[in-house]
Amino acid sequence: MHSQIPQNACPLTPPDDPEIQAWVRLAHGYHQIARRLEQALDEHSLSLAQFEVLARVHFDSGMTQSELASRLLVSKGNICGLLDRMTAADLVQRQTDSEDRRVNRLSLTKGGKDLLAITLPVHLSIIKEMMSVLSPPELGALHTSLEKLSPEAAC
Amino acid sequence: MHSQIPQNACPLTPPDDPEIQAWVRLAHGYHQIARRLEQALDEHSLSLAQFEVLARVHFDSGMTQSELASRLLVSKGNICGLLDRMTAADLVQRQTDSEDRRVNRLSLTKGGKDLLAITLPVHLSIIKEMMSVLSPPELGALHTSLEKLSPEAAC
DNA sequence: TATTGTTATACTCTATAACTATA
DNA sequence: TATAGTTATAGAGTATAACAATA
Repeated sequence: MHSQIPQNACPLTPPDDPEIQAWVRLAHGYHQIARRLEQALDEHSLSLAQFEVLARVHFDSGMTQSELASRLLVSKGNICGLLDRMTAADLVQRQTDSEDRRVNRLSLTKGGKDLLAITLPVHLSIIKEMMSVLSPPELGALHTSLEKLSPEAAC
Repeated sequence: MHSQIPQNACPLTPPDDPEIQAWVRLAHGYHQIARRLEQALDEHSLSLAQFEVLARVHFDSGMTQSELASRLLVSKGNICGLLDRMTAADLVQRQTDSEDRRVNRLSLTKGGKDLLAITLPVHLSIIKEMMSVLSPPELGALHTSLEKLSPEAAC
């Protein structure tokens, strides 16, 4: 036998499947961009999660807390806490639905809209900058692949 | 469905740039897979961050805390806390470097190796399952694009 | 009974800054 | 002085489960 590599020293080898490699890159790319976005938002005492609520509620005004939770892939208790902090900061409003009094309809306050107007352009420019290493066709292919990965995500 | 509110009442329109769309998908895809992985790891009282430490230290045994921090894109204080919890759980060891006594060399304990051996296969199969909606060429393209996005990420 | 949202609890993650030990 | 790691602090995010109000 001429096994040159001591196998039993390390039973687990780094996975080289393309799916796993893609996941590792996906996670790394996500964190890299997310950290950068968080840094920029920090100036306004806004977390990335809160920014996402801000943008989502703005672009989908009148949505319910449950809808928001499923859109952001978090629990309803989590959304409730997020909204507590954001209403305290006068960024978001809850309004009881007149037809179903269990439901809260969400919308931004003036302060929330103003803050979004300030932060969104910076946010977008950071994303564009970090994505600019990709050519338009690559960007298109990336989008198509990720679309398959989570079809229900809308912008 | 519900929101019959005219969008154009708002000055800010949803961004349709391909870079932004790609980011939205990227974030959603990441969270979707991450939640699923966390769920599976929860059974072993392991967080995703801790699992990543486990795998990274295993595949790169002897690495320092600084190296680990930069690899996982977190602060050194954060790594320190993570390792505190993981050494308390007897998963990881710190060993002072004999040549530079400021440095800690990291390695897995028997318990850490065993836990990785149990959790890694499940982890990988979840990733494969969720990535299986992509064809091999798509997977290749995704990997290539993400590689450009964060060139320094290794396996 | 089922659903929406709230509350209570208990973690982990994360960053920053000041600190210690070593180089 | 500079670097590796630690500690202290602080806050946010997250989930779960039990609960209230409404349907």
